[in-house]
Order: sequence, then C-alpha cells, then structure tokens
Amino acid sequence: MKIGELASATATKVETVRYYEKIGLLPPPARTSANYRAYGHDHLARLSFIRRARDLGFTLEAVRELLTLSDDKAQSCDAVDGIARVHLTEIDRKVADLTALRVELDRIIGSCRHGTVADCKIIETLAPRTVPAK
Amino acid sequence: MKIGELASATATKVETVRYYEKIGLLPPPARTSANYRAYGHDHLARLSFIRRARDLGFTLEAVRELLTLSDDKAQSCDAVDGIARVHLTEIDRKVADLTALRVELDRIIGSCRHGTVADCKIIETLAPRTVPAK
DNA sequence: CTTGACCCTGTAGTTGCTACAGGGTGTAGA
DNA sequence: TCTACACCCTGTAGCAACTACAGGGTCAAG
Repeated sequence: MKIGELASATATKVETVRYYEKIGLLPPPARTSANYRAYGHDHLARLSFIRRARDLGFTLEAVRELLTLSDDKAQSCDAVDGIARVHLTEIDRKVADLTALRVELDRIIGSCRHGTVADCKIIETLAPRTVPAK
Repeated sequence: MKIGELASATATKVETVRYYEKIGLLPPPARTSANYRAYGHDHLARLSFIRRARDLGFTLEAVRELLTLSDDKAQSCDAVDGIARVHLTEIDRKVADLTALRVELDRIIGSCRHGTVADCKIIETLAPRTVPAK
C-alpha cells in the first residue's frame, strides 16, 4: 500500500501521514526499490486509530499516550479511562466558555442601531474605558 | 507609562504587547532616553480594545478590521455588525461540534468496564476497523 | 556599589498540520 | 520511443497567537 492509498483510506493528507511518521506516531514503514513507503494492515489500523482519536478532539500527546497504553494489552483500562475523562472535562469547559461568550456577543450585536461608527454600541462595548484620545 | 505598567493594566504579558506592536496592531510609542517604550492614554485605550475583542474570541485579523472601522467615526456601523455576526455564527458552529463530540465521548467512557486494555471498549471504539495485527 | 527588578532586541519554540520547491518514478497513450 | 502526467521523495517555511529564552542595558533602594 502506497502513501496515497493509505492517506485516502483514512481521509488523511499525504503530508500529514509523513508528519505523523516524523513525530514518531506512525512507525516508519518498509520501502520499495524506488524508495516509496510501503504500508501494511497494521499501519492502516494505527492510522485509523489516530484519526478517530483526533476527530474526537484528543491532542496528539493524548493520542500518543493512548497508543502506548493500547499496546500493553494486560494493563488496566483505568489509565485510558482517565485520559478520556480529562478530555471530557476540557470539552465541558470549552463549551461553557463559548456559551458565555455567545451570550455576551449576542447582547452586543442586539444593541446595534445601524447608525454610524461614532454611535456604535459594539465598538463602545469593546472599548469599555476609553479615555478621550490624545 | 512603561510597558510593564501598560501590560498589567490590561492583563497582558509584556511580550504580547511588543508582539502587537510588531504586527502593527499597536502603534509604536515614544521612547525615553533609555530607549524604554513610553505609552499614553490612547495606547491604553487601544490595547484595552484589543484585549476585550480577543477575550470575546475575535481573531487578530478581525480585531484589525474592527480597529480600522472604529477609526472612521462617520462610517456606517453595519460593517462592524457584520464582523460580529460572522463571529457569532462561528461560535455556534463550535459549540455544536463540541457538544456532538461530548455526547460521543461520554458514551465511550460509559462503556468502560475497568478491565484490562485487551477488553477496553474505549480503545476498541477508537479503532473501529482493526484488522488482525501483522 | 551592588543587588534586583525592570527594560531592550532578536530568535526559536509551541500545536497540528499545510504548502511549496526541486527533484525522482511509473505507466499509459501517440 | 517519447512524453505527459500522476504519483512519490526530502527538506524547509508558513499559519495563529503568542511564549520563552539568550544576552545584554538601566535604574532605584539599601
């Protein structure tokens, strides 16, 4: 399997596959006589795993940990669970932040009277304590 | 006002202030005889504006546009309103994405039986189509 | 007169890719 | 056989939006 096939099979760009290899997430595959990368099923499985975890918003560092953990089949699953839970907490925090921000932005936009910039409530709200210029 | 004072007055790091100057968001201030940056009220107002917009999640590029618009007091407020509305749409999309992702992650975590990694449902879910290794 | 807190410039690092530049390889059609 | 084209290679630079040095200079207090 050449890099282009692996990439399209996992909805990844070729450059990204090479990038994952460079940072040590994907092991270097065998090479053909023309120095082309030749991938096998294990590479496909590993890259699928990486992509899925990335789609779920895990950082590459978290993916790296998950991969290490998944290689040790006898180990307890709790470390995996822990990483996922930390990630869930982060998502909750982001949603809360964005929602609060959304409320405020909505309020600001609602105050727009479509006049000139001089009377613009949006601009005013953005610069809460403007001291008379100069 | 020295850079450290300006920075702490706006909850900004000194390096970030210099960074804003470098990318042309904050005009270069006068210098003291010792070559220290000397800021005035207009700088404080402008940096407050930038920080507030950043806190609301506007990109630096959007902040740049807002600053340009706010400098032209006679202009219509609609362009400002437009930028804010586009931003609001983006926030809504992010919240929707994160919420969907949260639901799935929650489901995955809920399936954890705290056994060994070999039986880990989280790992399984992450690698949906694993082909027998090697 | 020295210690420490501040200031300066310039460069490199962060995350997770993406986009070249400048080459080599493999195959299908004229 | 030539050649066009899609694919592959390495290496480097770029994106956002900072942050963190390194290696210096300045200034007020004790």
